[in-house]
Amino acid sequence: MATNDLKNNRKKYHHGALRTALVAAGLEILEEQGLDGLSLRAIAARVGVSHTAPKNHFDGLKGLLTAIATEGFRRHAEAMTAGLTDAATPEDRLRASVRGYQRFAEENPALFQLMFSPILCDHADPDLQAAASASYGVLRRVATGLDWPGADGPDRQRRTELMLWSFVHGHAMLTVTGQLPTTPDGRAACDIAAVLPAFRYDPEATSG
Amino acid sequence: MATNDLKNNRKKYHHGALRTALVAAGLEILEEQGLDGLSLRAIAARVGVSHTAPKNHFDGLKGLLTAIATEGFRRHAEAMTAGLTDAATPEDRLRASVRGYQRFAEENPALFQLMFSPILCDHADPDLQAAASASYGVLRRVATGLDWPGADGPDRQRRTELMLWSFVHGHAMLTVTGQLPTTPDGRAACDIAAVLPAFRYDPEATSG
DNA sequence: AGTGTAAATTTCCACTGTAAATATCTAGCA
DNA sequence: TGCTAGATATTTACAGTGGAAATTTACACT
Repeated sequence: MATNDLKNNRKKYHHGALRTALVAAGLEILEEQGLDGLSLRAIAARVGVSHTAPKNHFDGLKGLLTAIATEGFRRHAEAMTAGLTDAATPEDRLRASVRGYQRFAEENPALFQLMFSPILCDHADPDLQAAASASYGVLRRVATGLDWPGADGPDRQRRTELMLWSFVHGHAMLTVTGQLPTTPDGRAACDIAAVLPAFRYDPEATSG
Repeated sequence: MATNDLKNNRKKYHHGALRTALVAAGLEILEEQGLDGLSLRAIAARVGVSHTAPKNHFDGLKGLLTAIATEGFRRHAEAMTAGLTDAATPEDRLRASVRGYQRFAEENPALFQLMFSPILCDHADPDLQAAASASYGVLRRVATGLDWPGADGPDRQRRTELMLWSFVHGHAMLTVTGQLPTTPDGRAACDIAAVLPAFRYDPEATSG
């Protein structure tokens, strides 16, 4: 059961890669038991290590949760990028990434909630910020040239991005927290991509 | 400091209205210290009661938090209804209620997060459901006759409501969790109501 | 007056995260 | 080879949490 056995079945005193092991264990628990089971002691126990060992690698529980959330943002960006290469038109690319956003939330509800909970993880952490920015960057690139009625003004592009994000995020959040109608397997009953035509691409503003 | 003194400065053994007092105390703590300070013992201590007293009125901590969230939904509905009477046109009414949604979240960030956290409170609770439905009902009524490009189909009206909700909720949630740019006093820098024209009223479908 | 019941208390327990002191291993250097 | 320094993990202790059980208090009703 211990992840930490040598070939001769002896346990090392020093783990060697405890940091990544703890993050991995946290992600597992998150998937199996949700946010409730995610305690410092439980994560450490799964790796086969004392509950104070994480302190050498993270700043307390919040630090560990922040690292888990950071990995979450990386996978989040991946999910959004996934179907992007196949999509030809800007509209298709928009749909693909938005569907990726939604799918990630549906498949990792607990992780998704952790990622966006300022109580559980520290959004001022540089690593987390970098990962989160990268994730948001996917949405930004896809939204380049998008038009949104009423978003006119000095920083139209930026406001349109924010509104698209609000929209997608709200739908994902409400789905994940069980407030929107879902199919038996936890997927949103109402497909968000179907109503994306409200966002229209302005031909003369498209740049890439 | 004890809420429980008689006129002759003696403390009653039986509080008399402990249930409402606990909810009120919880709301106070939520405002002063945020979600972190919201423990069963802290709430009970503020009322001047032992930490096991709440058990006679609520089903554990989650039950108490659920009651607090329920009161939150009532105030949420109030905030949305507030500017509604002054608004003449459907567009004005939509803007007023959406601004109420946003304002409530900005002014009660911790409470807002509690209300939509399935880990902290029980969304299957009948009282909570009633209050939440009433709150959503305000949005529904205001959204009657709204049109949203791409939302065509059998239950167009209902899907439009859901999308409007997703949009407003996402914006509020991202603002409250500090991921959207805000003014120094915690208000969203980007006004959501400004881009509401994307939702258009269909003249022939308006009924109320 | 007396009794039953609701509402509060005390006490205890398992569990949580954190801190401090200790033990163990590893790398680098004589 | 032997020694030391530093990083890493452990043990132990502690204050805090929510929940359970037994007990005390007060009130309502006969």
